[in-house]
Amino acid sequence: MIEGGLDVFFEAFLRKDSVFFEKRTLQTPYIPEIILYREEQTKQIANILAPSLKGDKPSNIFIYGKTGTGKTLTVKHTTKKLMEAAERENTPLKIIYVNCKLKRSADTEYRLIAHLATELGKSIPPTGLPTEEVYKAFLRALNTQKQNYIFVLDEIDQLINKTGDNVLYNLTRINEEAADSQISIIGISNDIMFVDNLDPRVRSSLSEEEVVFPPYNALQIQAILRQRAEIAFNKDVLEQGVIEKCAAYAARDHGDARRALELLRVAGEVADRKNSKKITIGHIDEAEEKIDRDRIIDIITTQPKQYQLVLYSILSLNPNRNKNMFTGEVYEVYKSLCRKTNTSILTQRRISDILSEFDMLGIVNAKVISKGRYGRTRDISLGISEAILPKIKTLLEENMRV
DNA sequence: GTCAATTCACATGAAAGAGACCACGGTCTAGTG
DNA sequence: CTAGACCGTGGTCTCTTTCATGTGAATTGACGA
Repeated sequence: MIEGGLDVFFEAFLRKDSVFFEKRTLQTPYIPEIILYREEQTKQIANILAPSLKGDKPSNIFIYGKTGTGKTLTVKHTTKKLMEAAERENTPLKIIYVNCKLKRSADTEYRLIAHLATELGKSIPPTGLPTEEVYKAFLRALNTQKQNYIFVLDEIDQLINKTGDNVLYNLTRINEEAADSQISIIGISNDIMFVDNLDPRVRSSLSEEEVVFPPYNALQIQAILRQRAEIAFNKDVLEQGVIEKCAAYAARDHGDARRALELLRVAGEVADRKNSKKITIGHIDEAEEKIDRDRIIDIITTQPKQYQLVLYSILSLNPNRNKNMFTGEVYEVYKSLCRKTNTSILTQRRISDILSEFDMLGIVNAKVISKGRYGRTRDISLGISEAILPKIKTLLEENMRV
């Protein structure tokens, strides 16, 4: 495109009407002033945390609920208010929020402690130190001043599944070693069964209090969407039934409000791109497809080469569908593919793991079945909609050539 | 026909290795006064 | 004399391999009716 053309384009873009008024209210980091249908939970959490304002140690809290039920939102909201109150009263209090799922941030014991220590002003190198050392540095940081600490560990189940419950044990025990400071932990998890697998000592101290977030129902999601849409969009851009449809989609998926909001936002973007002044029900369908496609394409292109080879093997086995494939077949195709592309061949053990990861990502459906005399294997079928298969296939082919 | 044993083709777990990345402390080197 | 370059050691972390053990039902074969 020539320079002048670009200028015109940007100019036009700026002047173009948008359905959005304030888009960020539909995005994840946004915290509304009023959180609908979570009064009960907010009150509970506030009650439990309140003692920290008097310098006492609040109980540890364990919070669970499915994704998109407002756990993180509510906790962030309440802790923020708590922090404000503490500042007014001049109470020494520090609240640190950590998302344990973020790769390279806090998904191992070392990194979690390092992250916490960094938040306390002690910078720790990303690797290289014995974990013991990191704990010491962390303790020193804790003890520099007399203070109450509240650590919010989001998606804590991810961390524990990976590294075991040592971390939590150490953290809960640190209270005894930290002379002047007291720490409380708020653990947030999607997985309700998670606590059951914990070491009993850890369990009893971590879940001194428990707060449960039930899924929203369709009506509640509608109300939430309305609340946000009010600010997010210009007046009268929503066609009749749009909100209802968004809510219905999300409710079908165990009441995930985040999904619903994303759907609405993307629908708005689609409408914008089409220069439509209104968001129609059709846009929602398109948005849903787009989200799906983007998600899968994103996953696929960021996977390492070996994963892509495995996926390609599955794809090339797919044409004779209406019959599912098994691990052994996939592995055979994969092996020949490796030879063709001059890639080192991984063991079947590894492929087995990769397949189960694909299953978790929703790219394939893999179920372990027993074929009796003919052994036990995974029953694999594609979990991607037919429409985008060709695109993915060419994408993979391009990537493999490199 | 019934029932337990067998058997297949992997699944699943645990442990350990390879290799990348990094910090730290000690040693060496070259530049400075 | 000192700052910086350059090791060697020891640590984490991810991806893999190796070895070991587990598993569920179709099949088999013995057994009794």
